[in-house]
Amino acid sequence: MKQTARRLRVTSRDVAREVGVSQPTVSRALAGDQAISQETRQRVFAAAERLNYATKYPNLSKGLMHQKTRMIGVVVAALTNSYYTLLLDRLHHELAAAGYSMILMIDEYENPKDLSKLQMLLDKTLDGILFTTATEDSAAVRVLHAQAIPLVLAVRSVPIKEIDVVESDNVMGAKEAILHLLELGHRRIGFILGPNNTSTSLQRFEGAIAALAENGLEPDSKLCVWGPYSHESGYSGVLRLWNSDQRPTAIFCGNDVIALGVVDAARKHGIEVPQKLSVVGFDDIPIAGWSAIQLTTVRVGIGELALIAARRMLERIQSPHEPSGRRDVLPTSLIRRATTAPPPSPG
Amino acid sequence: MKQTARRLRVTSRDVAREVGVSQPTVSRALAGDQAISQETRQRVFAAAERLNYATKYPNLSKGLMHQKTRMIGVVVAALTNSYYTLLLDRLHHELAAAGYSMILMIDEYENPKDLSKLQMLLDKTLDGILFTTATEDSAAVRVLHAQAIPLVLAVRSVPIKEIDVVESDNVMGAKEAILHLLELGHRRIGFILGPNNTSTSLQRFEGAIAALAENGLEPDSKLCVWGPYSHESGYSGVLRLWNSDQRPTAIFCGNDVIALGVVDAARKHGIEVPQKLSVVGFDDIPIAGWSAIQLTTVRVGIGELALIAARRMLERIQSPHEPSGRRDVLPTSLIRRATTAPPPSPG
DNA sequence: CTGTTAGCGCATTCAA
DNA sequence: TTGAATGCGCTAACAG
Repeated sequence: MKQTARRLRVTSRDVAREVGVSQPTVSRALAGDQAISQETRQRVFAAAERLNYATKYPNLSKGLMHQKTRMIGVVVAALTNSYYTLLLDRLHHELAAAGYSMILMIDEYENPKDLSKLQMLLDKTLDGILFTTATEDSAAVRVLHAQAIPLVLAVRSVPIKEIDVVESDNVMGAKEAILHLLELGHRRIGFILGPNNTSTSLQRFEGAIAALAENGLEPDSKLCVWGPYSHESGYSGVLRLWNSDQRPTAIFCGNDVIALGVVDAARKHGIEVPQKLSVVGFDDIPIAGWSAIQLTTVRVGIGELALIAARRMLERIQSPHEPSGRRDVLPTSLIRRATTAPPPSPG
Repeated sequence: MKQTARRLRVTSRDVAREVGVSQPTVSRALAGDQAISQETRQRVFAAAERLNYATKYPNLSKGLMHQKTRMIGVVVAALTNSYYTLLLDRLHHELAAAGYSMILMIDEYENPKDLSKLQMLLDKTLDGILFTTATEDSAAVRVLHAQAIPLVLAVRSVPIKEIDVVESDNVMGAKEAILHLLELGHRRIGFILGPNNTSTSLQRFEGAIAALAENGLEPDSKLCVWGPYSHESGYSGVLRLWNSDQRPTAIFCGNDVIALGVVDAARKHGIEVPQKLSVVGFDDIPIAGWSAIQLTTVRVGIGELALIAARRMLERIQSPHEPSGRRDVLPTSLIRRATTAPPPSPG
């Protein structure tokens, strides 16, 4: 029983031996090469199936040949925001449909200088890298951009013009949300925003400022809280604003997760929403629409964003020498639900 | 300028040329081989850095050599349940710490016969595969088990004894939850469970039956709803049960997502929780603890589950010839919050 | 129609 | 301490 090889992997040579042909013949038959007799082809396929030989998808050696792995790295800050999990879900769907696998890389960049995790990607075993949560000063993005590797940013952008980016119209979305609050009669509007080194936060705040300016107003810096995009941030933020001497009548949140924290804190502390306090979120994640919440928010077409980001990535991979720097901006829409109302009358 | 190679990738040979040594010398120097002069080593490192040569992590050729890629496939049904996103987050953390990347595979197995997505994994370019949402009849698990590839099941198990599995004590957890309801005085308990081809659903129902039996009771089949683990399922399920002639006073849900759907529907339709209806979930996902929800539920140590699953996987990879079939069952604990109370008095 | 040869980038012999 | 040669599994170029 000497031939009981310890090799786990079934190779094309094994199939060749089984059929009694050369290894390249197996390769050709399985690849659908027309210059192979009907009979040989059938015998090869039969043997391949019998031996459980992996066809169809590229493996290491094929990758070595073509310098292609059909794997795309997707970088995300965390999986705790359902906006991103939804985005990942759709991205995976699109990439898988095109025959690409997705390598997940969760990296919060707590230390932006630490690129150790990124080393795995820098290795360039991947066909491309898609960032979904880049900070504006991301060293990782800069380093990857310097390499000749297909790179696409989704959701958040950075101030490098030569990088493809797919984002939503945060400025317009925020503007519309603030105009909605102003129309309802609110004048003292609080802001609980995301990190001030993310394009989403900055753009949304910019839109808010524009809306206020159109009405001869400007944001009260005492009513502006910058922090992480987290439930906790909204929870503590609203309590801080509520207990300040400039108690707001409405709060514009950097995203839905923050808004849910705000609503949660409000319920806990007897602040009636929307009677005493109006709340607006951003993203329109699924929970926002639940009956128990009914959050007024700005909808961002997550599915379409993922679709376009995936498409850009595939384009980059197929024509790596095309000039990059394309920017897609997707429209948003205000979803009016139950967390906004006119401010309480002073009396 | 003939030497302007079109090759994108920087190879060890490029570094060798730069330094003026042979390719194997570069390989050795970077691998930390002691039989390399201090000076050569330094020059190699310098050149590698200068040329942006990828060290440290294995790439295609290294994988080809060792038949190892340091990549682990993780299969999950969907990213819409935050229990799984949390699990993925922790799994990623553990695997990354050990130097492994995570390839995500989202597959709902709408058609269990369709293994096309799995082909990518069957390719065996991966060092191991970790299932988090296997159904009991999963063809994918059976096929992979037949291959000699490290395989670990987390959360859900299948009836194949030879496969490593890490799961929580669903039977005890459910039992405790039902006993809690019985102690409160409930007698007509409704069940909105997950799919009846998942071990989690079956085990949780089994525990519920056991608790009822200890009190001389048994579940009313008219009050048992089996369906997907979704918000929608809980939402529609509770309305069905509430409008039946056997209206329950409490509902045990297959997981928290279902329970949130139940609570949501109850709020929407004026069914006061817990005054008119008690609700118990399972998993203790973060939302369950939010002030606005305060769901009574069964806590499953997600972090620990992920940790152990990752550890098992690494063990399997390191000693592939050890007999498999280890089963870890993690303890659960009942978290009493605000959605359970004694049933309304008949009067 | 099919076999032979070579090479993708690396690590690992064996020689020197 | 280093270099030359070899092979991982596959596809592509070249023969036949």
